[in-house]
Amino acid sequence: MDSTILINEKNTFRNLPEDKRWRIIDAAVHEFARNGYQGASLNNIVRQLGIAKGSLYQYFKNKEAIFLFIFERFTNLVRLAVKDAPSNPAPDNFFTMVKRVLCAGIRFIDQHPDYYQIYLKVLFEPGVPNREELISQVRLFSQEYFGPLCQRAKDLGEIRSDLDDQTAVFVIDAIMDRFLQGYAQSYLDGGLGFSKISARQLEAKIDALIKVLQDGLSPS
Amino acid sequence: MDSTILINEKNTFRNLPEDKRWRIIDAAVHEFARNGYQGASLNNIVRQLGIAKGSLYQYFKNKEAIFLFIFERFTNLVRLAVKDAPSNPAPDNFFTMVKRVLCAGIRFIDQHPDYYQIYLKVLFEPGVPNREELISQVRLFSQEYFGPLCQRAKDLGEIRSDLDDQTAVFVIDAIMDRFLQGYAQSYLDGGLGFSKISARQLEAKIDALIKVLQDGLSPS
Amino acid sequence: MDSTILINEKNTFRNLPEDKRWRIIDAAVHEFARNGYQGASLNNIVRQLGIAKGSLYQYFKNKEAIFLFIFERFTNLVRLAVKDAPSNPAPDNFFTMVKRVLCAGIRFIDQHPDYYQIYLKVLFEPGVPNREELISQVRLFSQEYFGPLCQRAKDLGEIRSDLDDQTAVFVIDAIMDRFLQGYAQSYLDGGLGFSKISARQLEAKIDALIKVLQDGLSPS
Amino acid sequence: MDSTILINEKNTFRNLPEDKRWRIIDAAVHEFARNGYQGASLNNIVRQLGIAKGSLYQYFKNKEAIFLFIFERFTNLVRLAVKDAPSNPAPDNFFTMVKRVLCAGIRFIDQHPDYYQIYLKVLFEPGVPNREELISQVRLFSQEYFGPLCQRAKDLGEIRSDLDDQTAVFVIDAIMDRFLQGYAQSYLDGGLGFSKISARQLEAKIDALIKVLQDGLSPS
DNA sequence: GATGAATGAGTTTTCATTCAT
DNA sequence: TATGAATGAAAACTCATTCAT
Repeated sequence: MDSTILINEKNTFRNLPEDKRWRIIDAAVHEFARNGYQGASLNNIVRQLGIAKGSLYQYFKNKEAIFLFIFERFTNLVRLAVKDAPSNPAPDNFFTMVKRVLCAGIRFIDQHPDYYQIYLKVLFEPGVPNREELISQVRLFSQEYFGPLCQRAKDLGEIRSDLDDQTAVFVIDAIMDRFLQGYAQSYLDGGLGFSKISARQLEAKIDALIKVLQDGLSPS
Repeated sequence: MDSTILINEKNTFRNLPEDKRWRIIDAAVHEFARNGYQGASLNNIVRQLGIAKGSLYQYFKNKEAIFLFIFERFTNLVRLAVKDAPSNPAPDNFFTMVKRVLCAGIRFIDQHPDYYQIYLKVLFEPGVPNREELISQVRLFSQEYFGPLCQRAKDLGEIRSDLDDQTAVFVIDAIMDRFLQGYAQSYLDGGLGFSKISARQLEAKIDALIKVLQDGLSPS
Repeated sequence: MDSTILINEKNTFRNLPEDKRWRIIDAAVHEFARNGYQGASLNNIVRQLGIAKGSLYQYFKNKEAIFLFIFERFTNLVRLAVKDAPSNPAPDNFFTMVKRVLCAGIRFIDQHPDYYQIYLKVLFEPGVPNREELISQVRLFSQEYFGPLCQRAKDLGEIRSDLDDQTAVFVIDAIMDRFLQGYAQSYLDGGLGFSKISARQLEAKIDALIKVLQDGLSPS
Repeated sequence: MDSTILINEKNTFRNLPEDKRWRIIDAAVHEFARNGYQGASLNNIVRQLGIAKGSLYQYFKNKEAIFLFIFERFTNLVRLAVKDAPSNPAPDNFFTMVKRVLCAGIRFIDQHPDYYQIYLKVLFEPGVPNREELISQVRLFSQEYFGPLCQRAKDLGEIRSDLDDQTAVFVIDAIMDRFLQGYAQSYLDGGLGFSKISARQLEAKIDALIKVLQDGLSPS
């Protein structure tokens, strides 16, 4: 797990006073969030931090290492958010659990909007260092995570038995991703207009989505 | 159309020999597809074409004009694809029509993979010239296009009457978009692995999705 | 006199229909006036004219030739303006004649503002082809023109006999040039603010200047 | 002063070793003097200096910043020259003071010919960054500087009381400017040919001019 | 460990000029 | 004669990276 870190991060960075380390992380996250990988400028970062450009190169090998370090933090944050949230208290039902995960996603965006922006950028920006691997880290995680849950739900008769797991996971993942993207970028939401929505209205939207997920579009 | 504005005051590009024009378009499409708007390098384009840097600037005012020209071609292609496909012969049922649109999307990607890549890039790359306008031009699948169809389907009793249109459109759009993205970029699909799939298997996947869309995940 | 012309202008230009020739001249004058020599863009000229860039190169050898052709027109216009104006009717007095020349300058600027702008640009723009020669053509002309007049005025006792001609001409030329520059570019006038001045006020200014020229600044 | 703003957010240029700083300043002054603002090429500057293009951009934000930095040096030099020269020892008479200012101008040009060239370029080159502001900073000779002096001279009866100040200042300014321009650019002087003139002859010229300024051209 | 000056290839864009048609 | 596509050098500016202090 931590072996990757050693590649991206030098010991000098580890040894930094904690607040400085955080300032650097925040600045980098902000820059990558706004401009993507290629567009991000180390010049901007050091300018904002007021440190020397050379310093950055003593903490990290290069731009790529900084980015990978940041992205790994993102995946860890995601893991935490997803794992923690819905399991406690234990979910009584598959769909309420899906709802909890979705709400966890909302909370994640609220708490780490810049990290989520980075993720969105990575999704479609080529030239990102290990792009395919990074993406599949997140996506596979959802596969890994939802796969067993679906299996279990099938066993419990909570979802149809004639569905292959891939399809179920795919649909859940697609709807959640898109919903969160819409939440994050209001102009991407095709009219749902989350931005000015109340918490209550938001939950209503979520419930409607879950219901469709459960029962489909056609009348029963 | 209005494309004259996009090119140059003179018809320099239009007057080019047709094969050269195509070579240029292809090179530009390819470059934008690989690198997005900001990342695309006119240097790369001319290098690949083996023409002088100045030549490009006789055909187009600037990078933006090239991009908008390409994107307009894309929207035209989309318009064609969408118009042709699902309406002929008239769809007997809402869900078969959704399926047809999805298949039209597949065909589009097969025929114009680079253009689809450009679209994906635009979706998440800020700094694209008229980004929001461009996106809304293409989001035919969403509100404007599916909205009326959902309304009609509701009237005909093909989809549930207690659903608000927004939610219905949202779900359809999310699943279709994600499916097409996965089809276009195999590493994005989280394991579905379309790339090596047969046409028959592909259709099975689609049918499974449509079924979920229809009846949901839970057992009826 | 016309030998220079043959260098700058090709026969093709001579053979052009007169109105087209004028349109080209006007466009060139305008462009050089606004942007100086180096700053002027042949692209702009042909764009405004709606002719092909190659055409310009059939009328003139190159940018330099166009400019020299234009500038020669300017010197001719100056010669005409200065020679014609004050001699007819014969000036009764040296200083009234100076005044007439100054007024002729005002008229020249009113009639040919663009040509005067070109002159101003040339004065201080290096990189103008024959700059030094061109300037001295105009300046020497004033020397040639005012020199004999000063001589004659001295003989007639209209100006002091202890002055060398150079100094007299210098002072007259300096004041006239500066006055005209101020007239042409209000922000250069150091506060005189010609721009919103009436003809009557303008003449008052001129008379005041002439008076200083005559009697100096100190009380008699 | 405010020059920090002009350079760069960091003190990169200020921290340079002094001799290098001077080499850069000299090269920039030279380039701007020869070619004006727009015509100056940063490429030329770095080529002459033998440094990398990027280096210049670490010292200064952009071309404009370099130019403004240089011009600020110029205004400081002018301020020094003007303040020192004529007030010490106190001028006994208005016209001897004018002479002293003129001589100070001569000395300035002798010591800083390139800076004076830049000033001349600015006077007539549109497109210079803050042109009008820059000019007005330096036009000390005119209204602000000579205005009060003329007023005082009038009170003391040294110049005619029927003259409005504007005219007096205008004449002095015009003659001095032109004289200095002629001194700086021999080809501009219409034959006065300062270049090969002895100091003694130069002073004679000046005295002649001052005399005209005092008593005018006509015989008393 | 921290600095920040130096680098040079990279970017988009403009322009005068040529030349085949 | 007229055209306008082709050219390539030049412009201003940015950036990730290196390295001596």
